[in-house]
Amino acid sequence: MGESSTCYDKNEGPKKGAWAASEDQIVIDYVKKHGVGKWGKLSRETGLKRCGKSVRLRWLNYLRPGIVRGNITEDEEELIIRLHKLLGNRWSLIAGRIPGRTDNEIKNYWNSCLKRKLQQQNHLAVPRNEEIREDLSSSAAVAAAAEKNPHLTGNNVNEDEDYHQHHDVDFGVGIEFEAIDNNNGTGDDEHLRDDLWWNNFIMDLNDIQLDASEFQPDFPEIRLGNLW
DNA sequence: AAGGAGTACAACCGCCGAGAA
DNA sequence: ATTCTCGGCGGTTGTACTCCT
Repeated sequence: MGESSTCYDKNEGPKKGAWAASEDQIVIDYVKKHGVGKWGKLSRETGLKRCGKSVRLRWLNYLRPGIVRGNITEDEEELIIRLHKLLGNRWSLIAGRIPGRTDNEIKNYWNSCLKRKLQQQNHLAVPRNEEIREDLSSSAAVAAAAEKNPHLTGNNVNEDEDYHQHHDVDFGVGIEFEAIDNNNGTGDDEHLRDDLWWNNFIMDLNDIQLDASEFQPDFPEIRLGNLW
């Protein structure tokens, strides 16, 4: 929207393409000082010729401490499949349950590897994500679960990210982020609450949709009962 | 060695919702 | 109440890399 026209020199337009190490360093230094968020402000104040969205993406997917790079493990893969079965293409939620992995990475992995892999394994059509999502969003199961667990609304993603950030600090990887730590000091409690609502959500889904065979036709080997 | 096909991943785009002005 | 800005998300594209012929 409007943002893209406000955060860089209108004569030149935003810089696009691969990021240089010097640009990364600018972002890292700024976040060290001021914390995350305010990406447009970051661009303006540092003279970075990137739009705020681009800066944010770079931070979340690449620069953020605690990011696990490299091959997805078998455990992670299994978890992704199960979570995708449950949540559809809600990559940020899925990523929120896999420490160190980003939504972009999981999305890419799904689109490039898992789709094909599962297709080959099952000799079935590619999962119809839209249908899965529709099932989830329209079902009484999700409505009830979401009511009990408000984390599932749009704002939850933010809370998940907060969780992530605290988690990252806990990992002790990379830089210390005073600005983030200062935002709130309840990391452990948040973590516990986060796990609690998630467990409740899973239980709610399982309770309500025991007859929901609609969740299973694509991958017969995956059953909700096998979750966790 | 060359080049075409397939794959993996980084980055961009468009839309949406929240909050501020 | 309306408009604008910003952050966040999922979908899509671009490109570098690898493999195969």
